[in-house]
Amino acid sequence: MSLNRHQSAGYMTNWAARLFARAIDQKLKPLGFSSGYLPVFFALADGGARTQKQLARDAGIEQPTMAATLNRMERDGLITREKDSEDRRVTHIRLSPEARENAKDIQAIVDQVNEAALSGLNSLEQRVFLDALGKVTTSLAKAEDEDDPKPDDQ
Amino acid sequence: MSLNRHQSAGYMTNWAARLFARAIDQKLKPLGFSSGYLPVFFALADGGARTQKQLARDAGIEQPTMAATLNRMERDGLITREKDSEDRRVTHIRLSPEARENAKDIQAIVDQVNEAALSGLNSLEQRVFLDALGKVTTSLAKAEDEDDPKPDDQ
DNA sequence: CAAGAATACATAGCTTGCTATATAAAACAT
DNA sequence: ATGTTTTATATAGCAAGCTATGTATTCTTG
Repeated sequence: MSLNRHQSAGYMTNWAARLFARAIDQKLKPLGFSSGYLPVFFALADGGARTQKQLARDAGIEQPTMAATLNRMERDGLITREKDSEDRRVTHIRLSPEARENAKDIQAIVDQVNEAALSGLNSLEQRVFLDALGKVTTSLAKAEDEDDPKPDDQ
Repeated sequence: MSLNRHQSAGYMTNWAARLFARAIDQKLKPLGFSSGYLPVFFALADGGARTQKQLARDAGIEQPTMAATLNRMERDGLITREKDSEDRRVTHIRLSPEARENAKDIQAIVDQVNEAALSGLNSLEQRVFLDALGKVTTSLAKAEDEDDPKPDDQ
């Protein structure tokens, strides 16, 4: 039973993800931002509005997780919520002007961390790595679906 | 400001890590195990004892996180804690016999998820992917160290 | 040897993820 | 038109990660 965990894709992916999050969170902290806000930030960066459900699906997280994230972002003054006048179940979420002011800085930090992370790879390896991540997520998402098919995946 | 997040290593790594964890947790649940227990499980699978500090360093997580994980594992009857008789600060942690009985099943589940995740890659891509994950963690860990040098990294 | 530093672990409080379930509104179907 | 189903969001409770800090014990050093 001697397993080399450095050969385990799941273990290494989890480890890398934690290091990414730690690096990003450290650098975003002075801006009042954190890694969990990024998917929302990028989804809304065009200035438009999205519903909670759209944001969750877009970020690949569950609805209650997105609800909690949006609560923190609202608390921190980064988003606004506006009830739809026609369908009162729906809420439209937008970035606040204050959040949008930080766009350039946030983008720079994200780029910087990604660049540092990939600095040990040549450009071919970088391409294969990103491509592989895409294929891995596709495979895992498909396996998840087969085990537990949700109809709402449109 | 139109960023394709599928090109962001950090975003994709985080996404893949969540899919890995979800898949593993689903399959480990019937055994009373979860993904957070795996690093401890593998570190102790040889039947020997480790201290909390050794386990945390080995798993690449912080000491309080490991303390919480060990509390849950103890609650679930998967480990035993034994105070060192010489140095009363130190606790020796071992897998319980019950935990060790599940070793083969757990290994099989981990292998199965890893295999499914990598099924879309040919063997060259798999090698490059695992190698890249190693280099990415090395780069990120080094950057972390440079920002905030801890003396205890022996 | 006593005082201070270092070490191992514990605790508090937060974030970001999950599942399961509740609630309210809208849509559908008889 | 009302009863059922679907949809959007909310809430509860847990896991696993983090930082900051507390506590007890051991080591070091003057």
